[in-house]
Amino acid sequence: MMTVNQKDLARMAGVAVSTVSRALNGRPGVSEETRERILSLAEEHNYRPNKMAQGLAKQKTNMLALLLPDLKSPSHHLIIEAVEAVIEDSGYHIVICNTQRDEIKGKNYLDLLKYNQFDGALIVGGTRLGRKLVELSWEKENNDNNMVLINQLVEELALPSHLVNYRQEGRLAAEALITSAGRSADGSSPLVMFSGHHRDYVEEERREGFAEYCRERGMNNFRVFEDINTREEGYQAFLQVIEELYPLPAGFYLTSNLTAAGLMEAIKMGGYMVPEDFEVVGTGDNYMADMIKPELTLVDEPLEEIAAEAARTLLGLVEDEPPQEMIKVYDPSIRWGDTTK
Amino acid sequence: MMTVNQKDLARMAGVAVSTVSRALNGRPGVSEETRERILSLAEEHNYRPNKMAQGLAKQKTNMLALLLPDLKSPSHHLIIEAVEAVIEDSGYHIVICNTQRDEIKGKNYLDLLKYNQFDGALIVGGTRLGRKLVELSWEKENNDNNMVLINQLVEELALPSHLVNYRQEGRLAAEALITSAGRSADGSSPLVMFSGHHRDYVEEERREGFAEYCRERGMNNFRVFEDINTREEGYQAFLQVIEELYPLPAGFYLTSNLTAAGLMEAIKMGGYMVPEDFEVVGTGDNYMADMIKPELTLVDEPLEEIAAEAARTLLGLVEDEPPQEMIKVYDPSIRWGDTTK
DNA sequence: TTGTAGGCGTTATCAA
DNA sequence: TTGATAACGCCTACAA
Repeated sequence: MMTVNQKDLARMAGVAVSTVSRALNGRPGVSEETRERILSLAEEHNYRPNKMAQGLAKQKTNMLALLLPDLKSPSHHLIIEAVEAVIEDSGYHIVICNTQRDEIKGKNYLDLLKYNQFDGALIVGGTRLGRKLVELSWEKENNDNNMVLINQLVEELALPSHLVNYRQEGRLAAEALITSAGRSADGSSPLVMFSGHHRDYVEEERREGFAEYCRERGMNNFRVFEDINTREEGYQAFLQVIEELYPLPAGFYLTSNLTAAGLMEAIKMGGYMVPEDFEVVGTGDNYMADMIKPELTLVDEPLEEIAAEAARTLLGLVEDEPPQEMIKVYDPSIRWGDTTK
Repeated sequence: MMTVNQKDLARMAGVAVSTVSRALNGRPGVSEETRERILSLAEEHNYRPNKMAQGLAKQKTNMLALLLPDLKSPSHHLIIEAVEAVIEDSGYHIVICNTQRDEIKGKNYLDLLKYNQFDGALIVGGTRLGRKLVELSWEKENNDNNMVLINQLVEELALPSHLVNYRQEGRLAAEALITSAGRSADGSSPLVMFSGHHRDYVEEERREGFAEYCRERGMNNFRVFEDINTREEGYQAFLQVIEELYPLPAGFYLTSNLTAAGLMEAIKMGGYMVPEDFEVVGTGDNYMADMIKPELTLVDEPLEEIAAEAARTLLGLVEDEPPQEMIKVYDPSIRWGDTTK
């Protein structure tokens, strides 16, 4: 029982392929009677349209890709869920491509887009394929490069982007740490920031915002650590801090909840108290919020909303609707928890 | 500058399409001179083969799918990495499909396989699409259903499967808890198992193995909790246990490292000691091992090896090499940590 | 070495 | 309402 195609159905029903196609696709121009005959034949013989042929004829695969730099970050899980929810019954499929922050891998996945294997792609920040993107959009001359960026900004080209005002995030964190304890005056105890991948645009912005605000407030005694990405690294970094820094810092700003978990554990292990000994400001969604006690004060970003909006933009693009706005910037806000005074 | 195809190249080079195709694919029958002319034209005009057309002609997409029940479990990350490493330079692409343990979603992704959108699929346990699988393999009559199962067994059909002897896992855990403290004799303090999704084949086997061994050793005083999946649920389940169970249990067997983390935290919070007050046996890879202190005693499973082997089997299948063995069962082992006496 | 022609499975156009 | 027929872009005999 080989796989049956429209030609087979046509032969069986004694009609032409074009009629079969019309019947199958619910298009007008077929009598109710023939349509039913064809449909039941299709059902009976378990007909499945060949997506490649459809794609070739319609120039469409109905597949979308979600490119992620890694799959371990809780915030990426949030993005995945939000995107999948939007795509769910849009008639498109969404698959996940894990670039592992590797430029080659990212390029390979983008090639699939170029080769018409995907109709469009959502590219999440940290994916690191700047040059490839440029090349791609150049080739197609801003025409049908159906890509939407999340948490990423590539200056050279005009792709719809959805992102948070990251600089403002850094500023908010600094503000929270500096003002909450009225510490701005003396500045004897430093502030510490644990930042992530140092080449990420997002992280760069956060660092700059943090430093910027500190300096504006005359608080020049701060220290920034980069490439602290895992729980374990957060744990270790704290040990390093209490060893190297004197006086001990008054507060920590972390850009990842994973490392925040490590930090909190290290603090507890060391016998210190939060927020009495150290204040802590975390970042992002509350995905891990209830994993960490006491509850973190967070620089909150509307990740789900961003991801959902980006997905909708992409759906629009592949249906040839131009995006409303090219760059949409979302505002972060502070959500006070129990780790600041 | 529209997208250029072989016909265009042929016109530009003043040759036939077939010559272009041969040149591009490095096949014999083209003079070195024409080949170079064609290749440089292709380069110059940025020619990209249309994958759908190729697929249609060759009946191949070179895309493989990895179906996962969720993306949050650390063990799934391990699987993803191992699979991607094997596929990496095989000439195939691998994309991840997140079924969220939803039968409809799983079915939709498998449809892509059926519709020739993918050449093959790796299906990880917990994905829950039993009926769909049966239907699929029935349709194709065990012919070219290029699917390989990981941590899953579907009795009705003969698909290559790679899995651990889960029943043995449960037995090992019970053995570790019962013998390590010589507790088998009295059995006054019960043993507790925190199990995951209750419909998972894997979890069912673990539960049965655990119960089986306990009974064999005359240890009938044990209690099994199901659907404990997250860190938080592990935390809460412990609270429930110390409230409901008297006498307090002597040991815990957990099938997820995530919940183990929650349990350990709850134990600490409650002021208890491990292994003095409770012994704990966890499960699986050591991915989170260094997140949990003291180091867990684990029922160890060779997940990377399984995933890699399964991926290789799939690569074989799509190249029409029949699998060596249909069902490959891997043995678990105990790795002693500091949470047992 | 090269070109011609047919096919892969669908969709779409135009006559009938 | 239907049926030929020509795309879609590529591959592959077979013929020249």
